[in-house]
Amino acid sequence: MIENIREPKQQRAIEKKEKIIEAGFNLICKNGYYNTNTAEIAKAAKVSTGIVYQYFKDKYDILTLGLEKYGDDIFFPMLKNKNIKFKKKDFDKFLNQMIQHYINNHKVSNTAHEEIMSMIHSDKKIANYYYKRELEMTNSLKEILLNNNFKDNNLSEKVHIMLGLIDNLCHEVTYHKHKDMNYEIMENLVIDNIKNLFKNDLV
Amino acid sequence: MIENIREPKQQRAIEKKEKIIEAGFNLICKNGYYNTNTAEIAKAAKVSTGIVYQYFKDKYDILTLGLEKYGDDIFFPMLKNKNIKFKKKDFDKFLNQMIQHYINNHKVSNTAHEEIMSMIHSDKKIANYYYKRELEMTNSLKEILLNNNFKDNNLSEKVHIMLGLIDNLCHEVTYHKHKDMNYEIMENLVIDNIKNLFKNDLV
Amino acid sequence: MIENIREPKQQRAIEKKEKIIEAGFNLICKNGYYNTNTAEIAKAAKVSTGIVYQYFKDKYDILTLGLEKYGDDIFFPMLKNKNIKFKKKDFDKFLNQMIQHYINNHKVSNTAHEEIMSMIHSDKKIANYYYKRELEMTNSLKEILLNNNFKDNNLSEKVHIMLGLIDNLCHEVTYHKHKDMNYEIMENLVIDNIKNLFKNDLV
Amino acid sequence: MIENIREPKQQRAIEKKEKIIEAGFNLICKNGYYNTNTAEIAKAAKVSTGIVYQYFKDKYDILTLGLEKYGDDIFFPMLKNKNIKFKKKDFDKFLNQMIQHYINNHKVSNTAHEEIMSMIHSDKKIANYYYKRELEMTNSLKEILLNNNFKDNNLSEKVHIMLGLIDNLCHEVTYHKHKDMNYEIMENLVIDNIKNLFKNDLV
DNA sequence: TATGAATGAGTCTTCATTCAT
DNA sequence: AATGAATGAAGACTCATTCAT
Repeated sequence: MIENIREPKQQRAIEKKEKIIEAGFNLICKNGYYNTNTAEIAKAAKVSTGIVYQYFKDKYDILTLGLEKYGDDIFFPMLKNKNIKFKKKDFDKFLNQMIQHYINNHKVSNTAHEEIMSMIHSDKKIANYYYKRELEMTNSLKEILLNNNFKDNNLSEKVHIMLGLIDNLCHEVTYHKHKDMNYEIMENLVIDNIKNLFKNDLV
Repeated sequence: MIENIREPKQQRAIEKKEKIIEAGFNLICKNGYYNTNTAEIAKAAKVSTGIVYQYFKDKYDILTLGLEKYGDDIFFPMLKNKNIKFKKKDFDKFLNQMIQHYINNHKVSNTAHEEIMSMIHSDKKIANYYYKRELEMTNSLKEILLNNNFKDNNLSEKVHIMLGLIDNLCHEVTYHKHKDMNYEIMENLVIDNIKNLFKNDLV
Repeated sequence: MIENIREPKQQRAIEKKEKIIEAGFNLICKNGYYNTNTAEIAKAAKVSTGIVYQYFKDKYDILTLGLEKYGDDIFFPMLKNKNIKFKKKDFDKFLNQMIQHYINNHKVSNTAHEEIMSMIHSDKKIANYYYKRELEMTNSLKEILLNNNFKDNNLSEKVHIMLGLIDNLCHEVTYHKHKDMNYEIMENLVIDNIKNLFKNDLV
Repeated sequence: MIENIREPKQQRAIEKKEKIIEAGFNLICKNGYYNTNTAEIAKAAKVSTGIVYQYFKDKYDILTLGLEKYGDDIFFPMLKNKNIKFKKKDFDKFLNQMIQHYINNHKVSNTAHEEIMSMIHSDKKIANYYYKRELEMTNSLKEILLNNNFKDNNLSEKVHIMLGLIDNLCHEVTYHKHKDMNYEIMENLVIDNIKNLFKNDLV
């Protein structure tokens, strides 16, 4: 069996490939991997079904490439700017901004989040991608904190806990799972907790 | 049209139904819902394919009934004993025990966890089940704390955060996502954080 | 293979068999042969599914026995009284009564009619039954006419045509296929036609 | 969800679609709707099972489209020429020709006739098709008669009766249900009867 | 490159019939 | 004689992937 996935070199072909990824990833995020078929993807990408298999090994390939292409924007938008500076007394403010950023991001593409989170739990490769990026995110945040003169004292663990707290809060706010919770109070508690985590680390 | 889901009355039939649920739920948890077919389920349950549809509306039904039957044990084992008493100074110990319990539980059936977590993210009904139970769990824990003289001061929010912290820790410990983390330190940080949450609520 | 259809001798057993025939034939007439399953039949007859196969070779057997038992009442109620006498001048009246009788009969069990007519066209055995009875009916009517001093002059053919005319009229009246037809006029035309058929045969 | 019934555009595809209709309709007419499965249809059309569902919504769709395509030829061949002219004294001859035409037509595809007649009695949609065409046929015949200077005096009812007489005769001739009937006599009686129907309408 | 028609294995589900009790 | 649980073959339909053009 020869390897017949071509890496497109012409501009038009590249665009076509990206269109398929975009359309496919969107559909999968909206309706789920098993509820999206290649014909739909091709149609959405305004492309024939046959061509899909010239650019992609299989349906799964579309998903993973889509994740690579769009995943960062959706899940780890914070990865981008590592040069944030804040004053010690504004740690609160920094946290608040971070949380808002996170929440907004979730709100924008919450079906994508759901579907990908779903696959993380059942697909090793997707999980791998996610955990790798999560680690990058942790490192990125560590860097930011170090740049702002935090002590490197179990920083990995603390950052991980911190991100968990934020993610949990953010999830609650986005999906309103528990009707009787006060999000403002929750956010304050979370911020207070994070500050507690780092109480001895701000120089 | 005849009603064709039979509620089995004979002992043998009841056992068979349970066997199908067990086998089906196991397979689904192991391989995923879409990668498990009814023939496999029937075979695993040592039963003909036909009989499956006498006890269950469809394949999905097996999953939900399995969840109802095994879900509590897998996800919310703590729901059972609400009459825990501990002394103020032993809050640490209580937390530590709770965390160990959680972790062990995760370890025992981590594929089940993964698959169900997966479906929570893509299936409304499963999500519903989960969130309802999670709420029960929150309430149960609230009750325990109130019984141990904690103040009712934004208790829902605090318990939610607390459970999030534990869950996050536990997830990390079970799946070793990030190789270079020190779980003992993490646990201590988590416990410290939880204590911080309730710092003004222990009478 | 031994012949294991038992001819029930005990009263209770006979009743049970008849109940199955009744229930089965009713359901089949109402919903169609292929849309009626044995479980439904058994349930309607308040009998277990297993027992059905002690009295009947198969599902088809229920249908044919039902036809034998109820068919005459439904399709050929006129078979019963062959001793009708009428005066020459009352031939009209006789025809009118016959037509009314026919129409009422159709109206009472028109779904049965439909389903059986359907099977006549696709099932040789049912067709056979039907044509045999139709012949009996023709003969019976011939006899009546002969008893009333009609000449035996191509009587079979005439009676067949006559029955066709009545059946056609009756079908139209029962199912209202063509909205803009005046049934009274049709009936009069049919009667006139039948009288024309026999114009030279009334002695 | 993607629209998955394709209207084929390429010549080959169109031919294939027609081949499926033809093969499917033939099999259904020969063996009955419930005794024909999609695999057989595909095989008869020399096509894979999958392709069937690209051209047809479901098995039933094949039947109805087959009916649309072949139904007129089989059931209502007379619909085509409405410009028949005959002289008053040749009404006999016109009727005779019509009857022969009808009979030949029945003979050619009598299994199709049977199966479709069967479905008319059990399937609303098929019945609808049939009755609509029957009405067209009635109207067409009315037109012919009016064009030949027949009076419009309860013409609908008369034509309906006339067609019933012909159909009945034709059915008898085709299926030989009653062995001892003389078809020539029957035909003469039918023609005489029809003439009687219109006795006052020939200007 | 590109099309979209074609393939056929795979899936869920039904149901007439048989079997253990 | 009776029950109703059990069987398993068969059927309609789907869809990732390949092929002819």
